[in-house]
Amino acid sequence: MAEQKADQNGEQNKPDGRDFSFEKKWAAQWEKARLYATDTADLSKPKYYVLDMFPYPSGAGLHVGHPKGYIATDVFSRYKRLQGFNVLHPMGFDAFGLPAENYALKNKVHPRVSTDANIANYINQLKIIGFDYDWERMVNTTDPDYYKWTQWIFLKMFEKGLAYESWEPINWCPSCLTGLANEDLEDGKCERCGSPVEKKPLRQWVLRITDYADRLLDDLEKLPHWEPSIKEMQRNWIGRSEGCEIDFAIEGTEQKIRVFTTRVDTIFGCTYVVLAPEHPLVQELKTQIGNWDEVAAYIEKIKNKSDLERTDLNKDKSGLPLQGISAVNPFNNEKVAVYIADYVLNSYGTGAVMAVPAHDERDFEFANKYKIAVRRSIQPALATDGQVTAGSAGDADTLPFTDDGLTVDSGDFSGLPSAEARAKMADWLKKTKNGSGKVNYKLKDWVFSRQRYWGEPIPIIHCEKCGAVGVPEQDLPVRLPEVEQYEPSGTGESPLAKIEDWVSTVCPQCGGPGRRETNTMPQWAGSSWYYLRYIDPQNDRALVDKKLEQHWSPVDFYVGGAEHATRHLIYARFWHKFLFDMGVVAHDEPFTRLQHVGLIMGEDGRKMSKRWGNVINPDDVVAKYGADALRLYEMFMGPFDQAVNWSTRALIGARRFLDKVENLAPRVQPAVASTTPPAATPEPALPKALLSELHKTIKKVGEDIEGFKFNTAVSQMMILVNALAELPAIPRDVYEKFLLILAPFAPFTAEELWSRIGNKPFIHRQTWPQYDPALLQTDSIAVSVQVNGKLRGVLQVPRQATEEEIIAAAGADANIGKYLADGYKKHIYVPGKILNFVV
RNA sequence: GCUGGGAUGGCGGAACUGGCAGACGCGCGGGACUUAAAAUCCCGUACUGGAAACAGUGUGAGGGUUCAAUCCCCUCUCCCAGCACCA
Repeated sequence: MAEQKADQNGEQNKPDGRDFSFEKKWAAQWEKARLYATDTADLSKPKYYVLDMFPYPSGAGLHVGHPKGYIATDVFSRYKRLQGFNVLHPMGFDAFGLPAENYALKNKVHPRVSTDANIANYINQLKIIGFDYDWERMVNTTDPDYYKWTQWIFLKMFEKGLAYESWEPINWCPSCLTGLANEDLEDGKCERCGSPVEKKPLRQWVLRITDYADRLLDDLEKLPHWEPSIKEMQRNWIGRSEGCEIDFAIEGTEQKIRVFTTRVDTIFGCTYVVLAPEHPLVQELKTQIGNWDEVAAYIEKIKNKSDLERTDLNKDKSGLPLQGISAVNPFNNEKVAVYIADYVLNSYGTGAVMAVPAHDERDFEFANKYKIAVRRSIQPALATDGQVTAGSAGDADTLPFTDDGLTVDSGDFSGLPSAEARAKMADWLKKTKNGSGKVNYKLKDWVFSRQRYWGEPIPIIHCEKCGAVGVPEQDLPVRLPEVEQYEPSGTGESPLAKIEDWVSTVCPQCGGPGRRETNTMPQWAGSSWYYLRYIDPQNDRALVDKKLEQHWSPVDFYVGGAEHATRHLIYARFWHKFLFDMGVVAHDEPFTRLQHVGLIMGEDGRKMSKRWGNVINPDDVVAKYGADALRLYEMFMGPFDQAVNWSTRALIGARRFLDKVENLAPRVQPAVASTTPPAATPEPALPKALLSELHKTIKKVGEDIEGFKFNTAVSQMMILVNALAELPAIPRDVYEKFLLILAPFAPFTAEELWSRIGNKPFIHRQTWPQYDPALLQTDSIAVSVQVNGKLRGVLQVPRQATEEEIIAAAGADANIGKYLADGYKKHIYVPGKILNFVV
């Protein structure tokens, strides 16, 4: 007795101590059957390429937040496969980069060793969640067979003049001891370690991404299935602005100050000109500047400030007049003072601006501080009725007035609307050779070298005679040498520089002595083209087979974190367009549809992090509740793109749902023996409402998967299961169709139950059910009856009921009738939905 | 400051194209089963009043359009994300 009870308890005690060994069983069988191996050479079926942003394998392993996007693409790809598509859903690892190297430095483990261990751990963690990845196609960016082609792309860019050496000061992280791209900064700090970034002059390799700025911007129009927010972020990052460059002659010299402005229409209000402190003209004018000592001291002060400190001065602009220097406004030949000021950036435009305090906030602030004249040249445009048509009335009397308006006191250009003035003035500039129209971008060329060890070597050999020479293609890959010491030197040289026998080589052009480039590529290099490698991962003769690429590209659906909107996603588009121009790929955009995944936060509402001790490990969740419960919960917890807090409590709902599904299985009607003709043993008549619910579920879940609205898909499945649970016997056909719908979400449970009710594996090779539109409707409909917009009753009427019949029924209803006793003025009837009386 | 997105029960959230606000889940209350607990099942659960029928109120705040507003328009508050002296 006692033993029996213990057994019962053991079995009934859910979810603790549950047996999920069927998950491992099916995973093994799937793998044995190569269920998810994609034959990319099979071009006969329609293809669907679903891609996750591949992870960086960190030592900490996955937490429950990481797989959320992978679960979604997994549901999606399984759904597409059931629909008959040839699906490519691969996974790989972006494994070069600073964390592995820093970890190596700290723990004296070679990055190769720790990276391989981390990758192995990630694969384990991912496999137990039951993803349908084709692991045979895994890519690893640190594999020489892979980075050979990363280097190859760089070489092609070098050949085309898109990769060049530069000695400009760049962002330098004093802690990571490496140069960084603009994209690697967060609030003026190193995105990796949080140290304030300095400007440091350094030899570096740079990619001419600005050559592609217009295409990167314009082609966003070709991407209707990208989220608008991400496109907007890219637009802002590229930051195209149209304006004019204008030359201000420096009085008494041959020199000119070239300024950039988007508001040439305000130029008659220009009362001074500002140069960035670093502007080369300042040094050139040294002898003519009356207060040079003061100026030199100011420049020195600015130079010693980090970017962060400089932008901290946001509210407090500083500057100095250059005494003895004045500039001439070409439009009115007026002499204006010249200043240097830290609110003008040397890195944007021409590093010089014309200041119009009446119509620019910053100039206004500066002019007030230094008592410079403010002169109005734009007034708000007024319509005939005196209403302000441009700018707001509040702005009309107060300066600065920064909206468009009408030009005033602007010589021959007076009285024009701003837009027209800009066009005419640009023409005038061109005609008189005082300037021209000009487009500027915030986007900067991509600083592409890192003075660190763990990255792809840049395939360049420096020769005293020939300069920088590309490594010949047949010599690729340039392998990253094994070293004992990979500490960054901090001198601006990579640790590779210390390996003399690696560095010292022969110039491929002249055969003389050559020295290898010792900088490595940034983290983002390998991820800029990896999606192409999955199509054709073993190819060692080409980056990708042309025919395969043409068939499989572009990626149909790409899912990942929004943090990549302005880095990876711009870099990858840039490289792809370059490869397109080279004829390597057949389409000029890599990703057709893009969806960003909302973060999973800790239960305390903070980001999951060791620091807060709020990390939930998926392995633990899977062990206790099963992989399918984890999958289902993550899809159910909220809208996919929204950040949601993890809740183990709420996860129990998903587990209970799966238990309910499982508990239905014994009540499923047995299969009809195949020898018996189906007509001879008709299925018991299904309640029509149930059939309708089934077809509604097929429709809704399918549409919701397409639209990435998994939370409502799961909720609809729950509604169907709740309805089924009330039946003493479960119609086999309904249960089977339901399992098919469930299969993308809970692949293990669906497979297990599919087999438990006597079907042959694999459910994942079946076909997604069709819904019958005729069955979506029920015989009777509910019409809500309102009186003056307030709900007074709900009528159940036959579907065919006419408007008159429904009005009559409403009048007959006791509660509704009360309100209609004195008659009514009119009514509005929305067929099948609502009837509203106005009394 | 600029750009984009939000604000709905105790909680996560749902609601087609302006048409029954709160689906589904969590939690909570009550009941069944049990010696008991857990698990499971059933009933209830926006708020206020009422035994109930029902009535009133209610989607961040205030106004507007409409027979009808979570949804459209205007003003405002707060939250999240990205960018930020970009001329």
